[in-house]
Amino acid sequence: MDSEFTLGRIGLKRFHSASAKLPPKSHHRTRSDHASEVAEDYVEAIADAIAAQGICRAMDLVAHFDVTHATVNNTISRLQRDGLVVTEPYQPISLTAKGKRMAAKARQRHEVVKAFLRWIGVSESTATVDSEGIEHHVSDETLQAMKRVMADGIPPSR
Amino acid sequence: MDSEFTLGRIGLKRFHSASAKLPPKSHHRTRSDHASEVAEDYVEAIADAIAAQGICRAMDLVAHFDVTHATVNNTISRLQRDGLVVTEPYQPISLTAKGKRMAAKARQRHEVVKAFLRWIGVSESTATVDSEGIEHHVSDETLQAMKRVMADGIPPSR
DNA sequence: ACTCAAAGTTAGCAAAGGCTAACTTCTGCG
DNA sequence: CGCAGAAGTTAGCCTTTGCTAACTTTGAGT
Repeated sequence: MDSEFTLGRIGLKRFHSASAKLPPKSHHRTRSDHASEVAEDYVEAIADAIAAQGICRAMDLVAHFDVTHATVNNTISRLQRDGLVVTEPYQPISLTAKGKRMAAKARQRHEVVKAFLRWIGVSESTATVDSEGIEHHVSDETLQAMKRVMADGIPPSR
Repeated sequence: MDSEFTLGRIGLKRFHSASAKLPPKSHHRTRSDHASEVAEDYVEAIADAIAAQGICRAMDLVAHFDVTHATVNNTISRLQRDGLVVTEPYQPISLTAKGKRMAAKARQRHEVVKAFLRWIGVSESTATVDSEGIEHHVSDETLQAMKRVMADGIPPSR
């Protein structure tokens, strides 16, 4: 899974003769990944608002992200274009099935990361802030590892 | 002009009628933080190249980030504008004191995060990838917590 | 010494994600 | 009802970080 969320970023390697100094990153999330981070943050916030109030209005997102009307509108348009949300003029914002799936995943990730940070002794406020940044970069494997050590303690090996 | 009265984007919270649903994020790293993430990645890569080969050429960064010449040039120009690197046409790229400091910090963060991921049982390859994404979002407090638990184990209280 | 490919530069384009300013629509209340 | 202010929209601009294409400079090999 995760395949359904990938936008853009097709392979297209380029090779340059020179020797292998710095190993090519191969991750290169940079650009398009940043876009989906924003998408994740938005669908998560929309899901939260809907959970809390029944509906989500643009103003909720304005407050949440501390950006302007216009920016929210822009972003929502992109999300709609990408099939994550549905909204009509002057109507509340709702999530598509795809959007809901993404939101659920993001929320779960977020919760695990935050709980894990708390578990290693990070303060509530720092855990809140850091988990928001970190959640987008945590692979499934790492997420599982976090869950595992919280449940079972540190594996003795190592 | 108009500068002293621009209330654009200072505090100016707006609260919208309904109750406090979504807590305002207050972090909102989004844009400008993303720029410094790129800066960190670049200075780190430049420092690596210099450590490995003595000098860093644009092509090293092309290989490392898998972007084009032009993109590297662009980015390097910005870094130079921001006082992180120095370079003259057709000359290798070097770091300023500021750039070196940033690189050292980034590298240290990176190492701690990666070691920590390995410590909780994440595979080498995943730890490599994830730590690159995570490092930019880890606060000092969280970094200390990681170091602490690696040294002392999980604090019992909590 | 010349040539030619690799490395570097420059210019111009695009999309994301910000902004302000100016407009329209909606809504609550006097 | 009517209207002011809140919410939403639209247009236009900016920066970052990518790209391609076309150019120049450098330097290695014959």
